[in-house]
Amino acid sequence: MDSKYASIGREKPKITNDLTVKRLKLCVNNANTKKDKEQTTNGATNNNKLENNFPKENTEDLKEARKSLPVYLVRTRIIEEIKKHDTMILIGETGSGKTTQIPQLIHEYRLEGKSCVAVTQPRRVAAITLALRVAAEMNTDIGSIVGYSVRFEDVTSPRTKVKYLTDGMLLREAVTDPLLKKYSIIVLDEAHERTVNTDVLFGIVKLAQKERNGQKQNPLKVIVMSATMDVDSFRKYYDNCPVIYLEGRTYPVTIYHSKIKHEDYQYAAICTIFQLHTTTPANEDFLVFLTGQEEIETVMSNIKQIAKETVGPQIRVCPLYAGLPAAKQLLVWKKTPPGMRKIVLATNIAEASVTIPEIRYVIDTGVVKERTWCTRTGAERLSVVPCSQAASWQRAGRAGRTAAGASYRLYTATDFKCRRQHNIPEIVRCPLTSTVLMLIATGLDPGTFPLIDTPPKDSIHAALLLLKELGAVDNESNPKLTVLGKKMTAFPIDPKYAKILLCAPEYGCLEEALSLVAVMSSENVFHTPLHKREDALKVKQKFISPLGDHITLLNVYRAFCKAPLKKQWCRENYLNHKNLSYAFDVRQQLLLVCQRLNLAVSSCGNATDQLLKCLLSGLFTNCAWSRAGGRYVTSAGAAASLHPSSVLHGRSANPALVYTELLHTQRSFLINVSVVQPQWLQQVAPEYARRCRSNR
DNA sequence: TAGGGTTTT
Repeated sequence: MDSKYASIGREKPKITNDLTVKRLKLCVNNANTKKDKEQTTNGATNNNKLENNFPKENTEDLKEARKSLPVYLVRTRIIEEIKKHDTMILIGETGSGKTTQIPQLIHEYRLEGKSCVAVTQPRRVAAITLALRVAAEMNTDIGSIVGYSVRFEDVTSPRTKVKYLTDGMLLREAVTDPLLKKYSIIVLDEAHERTVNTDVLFGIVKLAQKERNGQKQNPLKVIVMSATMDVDSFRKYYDNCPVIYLEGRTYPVTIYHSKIKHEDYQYAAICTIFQLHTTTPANEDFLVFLTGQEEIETVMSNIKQIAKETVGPQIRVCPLYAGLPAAKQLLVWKKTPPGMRKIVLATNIAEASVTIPEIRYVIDTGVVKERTWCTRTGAERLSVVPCSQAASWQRAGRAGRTAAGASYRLYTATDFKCRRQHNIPEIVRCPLTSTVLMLIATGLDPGTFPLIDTPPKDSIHAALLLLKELGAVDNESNPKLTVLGKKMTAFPIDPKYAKILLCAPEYGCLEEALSLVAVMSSENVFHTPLHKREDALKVKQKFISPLGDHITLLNVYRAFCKAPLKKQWCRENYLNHKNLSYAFDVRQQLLLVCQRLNLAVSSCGNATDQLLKCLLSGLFTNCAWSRAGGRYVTSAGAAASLHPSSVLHGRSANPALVYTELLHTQRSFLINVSVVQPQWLQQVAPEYARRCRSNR
């Protein structure tokens, strides 16, 4: 189609192994009806409440749809395998129906016995929609035989036999019941995503299974399900358990690689967009993978500009990234009128989290923003890096959901071959404070806990050190939970934030601390579009506190609670309604935990000093001291500047600050910062203050 | 002095 590209035809990720695995060969024609689609995500938003649209479909239609799924044809074989083995890996491509059908099959054959089968998902929307779908297919009410459990919502009953839940929920359950005795079969789905939660669950179920099966009572079966996956390492981890492959059912996607190396992938993307735009029918939509909000906004305005001067069909450009308000995200799913092309500019949110129908062409820049972490300074780094081969395949797959499509990779085939096969598992590159605390609370030793990929040693050590400093554990070498630590595990938030809440009664500010911690536990509540920065900044003025971002956030949250028309109010104030609503739900949940722990919920009124001292009692490791030229240095000795989004940015320097986050992009920035009195540190964390004095 | 990918409890 284009001389810039070399066609390679349809390629599939090759699963190379010389293992003796069972391979179930399936030959099924391509899907051709909409109802056949595996509905794993509802796409639009992360709203807490989702309507169950599935029962409106005719039950007979649903039955027919089930029968046409690849997994249905080999159901008896699969059941036999599950009966025979305690652990099994099941590789099923998109459209195989594994996630909706296997749990149903298990129940139809009553393999779960008197207890229940759990199916985990990394994302809550997926857990909810899958449960709704399966309940509809089984012609039963949600919450009876089929249920789901996600944060803020438990739709299950004692009758529930098939339970979809997020990885995070099952991990929480493991703290109080490490053997997970409620379940006879646990299905860990989307294993290839390798989130921290899934990786930790692998170990938890492995240990639980060993213990339960050793006792020969109430044995546990484990099924690991995934798209393409690093089979060798998984299989080794699970003691050479059998692997079963299920063929998928999607449309073919032709892969094109660039013949030349592009210096500027944004420019290359725009060129490719317009070459395709002028040569393909208008009803065929594009999906372009970019790295972030700013890039998306830049490319968007470029496209709009060029479109004015180019002949061809009309264009609607739709941005899509997590921080985009839900109402604007919805445009992505809105059909364009005939003769108009939709071009979706998305971050990797469109790789797995949401599904956009009708995409025919994927333009893959081959880059992704990845977060890594420096154990020494606690700084997080966001850098643009080449994505893995697995991510490229995932991106390409987005073009083959409803018809045959193509993926244009803006990098060469050689480049592709040199890339790592899989993403680096999150557990290897993230702070592990919460995870380590959770493991200790579950009675497990973080030093010997079995993980597929081991995090760097200093990463676990840094977590233990911080937990010791927070007073959650008694020592670092053989850590035992303290009374405070035990209370901290009751809160589903970062241990530092839990410490803030637990200290709040001392400062008489739990009311305020709850609101502040709830907002800090949510995503950014400010939405600042590139071209409306000045407007957004202007309306932000009324919330600003000279004491810094934390009190400003508190002001925003309070105003949000008082606003009668919240959505409209958020729109007018450049605030993210979804994230503020989420903070509201989190606050309610945290309040319940506080009440259970008999913490006195009182307000400090206008005594903001009290609240800031309280904040410091959890964040005392996050102090920065003023240096010449508006620069700061953190307790760990890292040089950093105020992030331009801070309300303190551009104001006169303060001797001491507390910050929520240290982020390294082009430079190191302190994000969400407040003014504190230097002597407070001595008061709230004397031991720590003594140790880090050298850096001041 | 200038800018935060994506999830989850």
